[in-house]
Amino acid sequence: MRGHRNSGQYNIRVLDRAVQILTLLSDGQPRTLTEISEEIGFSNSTSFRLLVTLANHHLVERDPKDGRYRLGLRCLELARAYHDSSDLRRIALPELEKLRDETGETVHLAILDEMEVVYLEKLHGHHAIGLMSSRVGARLPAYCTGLGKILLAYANPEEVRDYFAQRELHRFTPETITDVSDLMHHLDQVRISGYALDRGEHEAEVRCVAAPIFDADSKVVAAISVSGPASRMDPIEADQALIERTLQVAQTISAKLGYRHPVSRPPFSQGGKNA
Amino acid sequence: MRGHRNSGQYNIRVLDRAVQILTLLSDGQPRTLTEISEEIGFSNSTSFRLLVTLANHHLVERDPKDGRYRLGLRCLELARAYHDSSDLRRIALPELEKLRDETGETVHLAILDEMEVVYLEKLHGHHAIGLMSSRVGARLPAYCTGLGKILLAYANPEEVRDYFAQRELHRFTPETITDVSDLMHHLDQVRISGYALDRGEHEAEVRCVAAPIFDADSKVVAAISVSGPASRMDPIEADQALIERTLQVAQTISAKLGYRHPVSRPPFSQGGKNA
DNA sequence: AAGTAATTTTCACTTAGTGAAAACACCCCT
DNA sequence: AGGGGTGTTTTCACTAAGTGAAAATTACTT
Repeated sequence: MRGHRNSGQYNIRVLDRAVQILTLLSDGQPRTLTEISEEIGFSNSTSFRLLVTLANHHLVERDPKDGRYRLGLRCLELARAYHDSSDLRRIALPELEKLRDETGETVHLAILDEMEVVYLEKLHGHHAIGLMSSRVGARLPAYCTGLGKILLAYANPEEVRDYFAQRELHRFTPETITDVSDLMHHLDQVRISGYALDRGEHEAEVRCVAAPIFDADSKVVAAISVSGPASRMDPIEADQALIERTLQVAQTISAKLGYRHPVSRPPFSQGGKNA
Repeated sequence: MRGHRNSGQYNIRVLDRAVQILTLLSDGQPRTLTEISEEIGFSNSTSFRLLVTLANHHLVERDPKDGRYRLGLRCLELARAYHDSSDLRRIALPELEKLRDETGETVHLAILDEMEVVYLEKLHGHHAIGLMSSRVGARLPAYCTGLGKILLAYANPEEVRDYFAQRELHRFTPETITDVSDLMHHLDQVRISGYALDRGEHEAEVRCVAAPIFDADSKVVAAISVSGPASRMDPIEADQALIERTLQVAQTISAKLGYRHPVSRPPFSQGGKNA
């Protein structure tokens, strides 16, 4: 309400601008100084000084060949540090490895952020071959993935409805839920059953089971999933053993996080981000 | 030479300070605002505003429980973007997967930065069990690892010598090279043979073969390695097949990067960072 | 070698970041 | 409960530090 787009009166403008540059470069397109200046609308002296400073810290690096800027090595190191400081990940990992080895399929750990799924960890199944190697840090729509649906199911329903009422639910496959009311009803079902299935709502040939992780406050802070190709996992709802096992592992992790009440219906909760 | 510790006259101070905070938090210790202020020496109003801004961008996040700050989700997403924009990684990955599947051992891709090794990619071998899941983004000393030695071997010898002359070569195991002259001679050998071995110089029970990746300018931009436990890989110098295969894969990747001259002794080169 | 585009430097202006200190919120302890 | 202590948020006056325009330089192109 103060400046133009300041989401807070304490924002430091230069810092915002620096992050704008990082965000711009996050699409993987390397850019020249002038391109950056024009695309964001800073004077090129400003962009220059921002880029020099960012480059000093290796947050961006400059291709010595064509002079274009792209994200720098420090980004990787920050992610490493982020991971190392995460209790959730440290506690979940050994269990996820077991789950991966038992099933041979790909196992994910993810959280909800701004109504989207972000992968924290991916363990590539031994059965799975040739897929992308690591999607850690990637964002996915929540309304059409197993992980997303289980996380949405335990989020604040009003916020969920409001959020999805305001945007198109893109139809990725014939199975995709594209109506907000349908989604909300589906999430009710998911919450009651305690797990979510993906029958190819995002990618037609993918099936997946997802289960929630609770913390000591009985809030859902993350979700895990086992996913694989339809060729091995269809129909997914028939594989009661896999569903049970996924839920078990989720409960083990929850317990290790201090969750003490495997009661029937824990209260709504946030993913930890938007409290 | 100008201000106090400004490595450039174009540095923007606030930005430097913001990065200082991120660096501080990179040890994984969550900290309270006052702790951060005291440790870095900013007034707490300054730290406050920096942290608020960083938090707005999810570069740090605040534990709603104890109010401590730690690195935020955006760090992960930046790393994802960094990866996606890396030609090297995209080109190398399929070859590394082959190498991993053939050997069953753990395969790494790494670069040299500030005379240290930074992992860009780690593919966990199927034989390997229970080790850490992902050390991507981690730093390792270069002088006592296979990846490090091959990268140092093709770096500027003077810079290498100067760097290591100024610091202790810590003895991790009885095999660790702790003398700078020994190191330099060893690097000569490595350069001549075209690959590096680790016979437990960093971790006693680890063996490893590493080979260099050349780009279109015949500069060494990265290295790959295959590593495993001494129980399977000792003595490593006897496993000529593994060495050959590692070199082959490295050459394949180099070729795909545009390297055209498998001549005997390519010129010295940087890892891309310190040119 | 001239011409054009991109980057780097300078410079005067004043915005916008700064630290001190005050106001406020939150525990913990008796 | 109350109250002292710790930690966070807000205010405020000051001027250092970031800003854009434009010039100087360098790097590409033809």
